[in-house]
Amino acid sequence: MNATREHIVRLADALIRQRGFNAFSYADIAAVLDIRNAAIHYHFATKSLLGQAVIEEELRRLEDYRNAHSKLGGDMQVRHLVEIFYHNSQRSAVCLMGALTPEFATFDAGMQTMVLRLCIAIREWVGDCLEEARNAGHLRFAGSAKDRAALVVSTLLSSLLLSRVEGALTDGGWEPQAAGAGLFRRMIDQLLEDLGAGWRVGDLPAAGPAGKEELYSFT
Amino acid sequence: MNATREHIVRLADALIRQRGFNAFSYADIAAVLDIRNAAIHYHFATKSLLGQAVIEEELRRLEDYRNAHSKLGGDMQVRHLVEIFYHNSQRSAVCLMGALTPEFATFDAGMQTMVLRLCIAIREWVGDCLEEARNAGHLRFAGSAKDRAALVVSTLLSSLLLSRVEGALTDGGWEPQAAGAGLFRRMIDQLLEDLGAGWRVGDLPAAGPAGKEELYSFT
DNA sequence: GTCTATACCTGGATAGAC
DNA sequence: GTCTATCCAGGTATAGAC
Repeated sequence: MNATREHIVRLADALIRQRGFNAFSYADIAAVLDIRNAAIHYHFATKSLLGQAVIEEELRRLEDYRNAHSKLGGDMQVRHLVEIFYHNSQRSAVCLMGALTPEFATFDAGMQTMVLRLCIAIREWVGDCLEEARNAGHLRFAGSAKDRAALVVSTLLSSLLLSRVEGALTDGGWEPQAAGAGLFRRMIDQLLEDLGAGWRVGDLPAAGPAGKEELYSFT
Repeated sequence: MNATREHIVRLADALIRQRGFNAFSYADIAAVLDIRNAAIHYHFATKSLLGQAVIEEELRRLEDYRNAHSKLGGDMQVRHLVEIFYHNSQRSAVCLMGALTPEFATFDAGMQTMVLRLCIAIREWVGDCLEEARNAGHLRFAGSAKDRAALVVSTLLSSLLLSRVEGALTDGGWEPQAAGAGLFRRMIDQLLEDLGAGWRVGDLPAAGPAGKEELYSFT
């Protein structure tokens, strides 16, 4: 069955976000699933193919979300987007773009293509949301929605990178904690204010009661 | 002499920005300098110590810049900052924060401390610049300068990450080109407009006539 | 300060049995 | 589909001569 395959992809996804693509190994996954690395190679002949599967899965989740919420206002979809990032910030996880783009030059052509597709797909989605939300009077901003989307994605992406580092700072040592939520909130609240959104990070539900991530955990 | 040491640090810096910390090896540096990897270990016992030296050097450049330009207006210093990032975008290089923070969880304590110091130092500097520039009436923005600095740094950081990926897109294949300068410019021009700056990326000198990078190539 | 040589490990990948 | 066993490349690091 392909339950194993899905487990592998899920674990690879988490490992990429935590440590980067080049820094995790088949052994990490094998240890958790209690299988040998040869079993992983059966499902994914090369590490690059595994990475591409992780991104494909992310693209699929995004597409599913868009199909399921096409009637939802752009502002509400943006709210969901911020929720996802907020949740990630609480887990000290970064988004796939933030994890993969720095290593872009080390990837083979197949992997690079997928990273590019992911970046474009997310920006297109956010651009569509912003466009709709502005037309509906729910958000307000200058310039093209497409370009503004780059700015929104950019801020979300690096707020995760930066808050993870600074959030790890505690008295004397660091721990992978949600302390950096402070930085995340301060950054994203400015972003939301600039967009004229009527809500803030503090209005979002605290780390949802599990199960919810599955619905739209892409990014 | 420590000319070799400096060469090593310079090369390590470039390799980190191009491929990430975990993805470069002593062999890469040894090949360019035409020495053996044992020679590198003489200067830097461990890879972590080499990484820390790269960051120390960056911090030193930043400090030197601040000392040398303390009388310069905050808006002009911000302009220099953007210039540096613009230059990096043209070389398909990312900043050290963008390269190192995604791999943060894989670093030892010494390296993590230096990454943290770097992030804080840059944000403090930009925060001071914004504060001064707003008081002087050269820039305009809402909220605290400290928080706004996080947003500015954030946008610069991810504009490099994203423009490198999308800039690599050409007809059919990708090449490490400056094509992504389009995305960089569109993103940063919005940022500058939001800050009320009276200039745009297009006003900056094209890739300076060498030598200039040395003066303030930190980031 | 740089060399040769090498130890030691990890990581991706493959062959072939079950 | 998963196993055992193994290959091979590459990476960090060390020892000791020069």
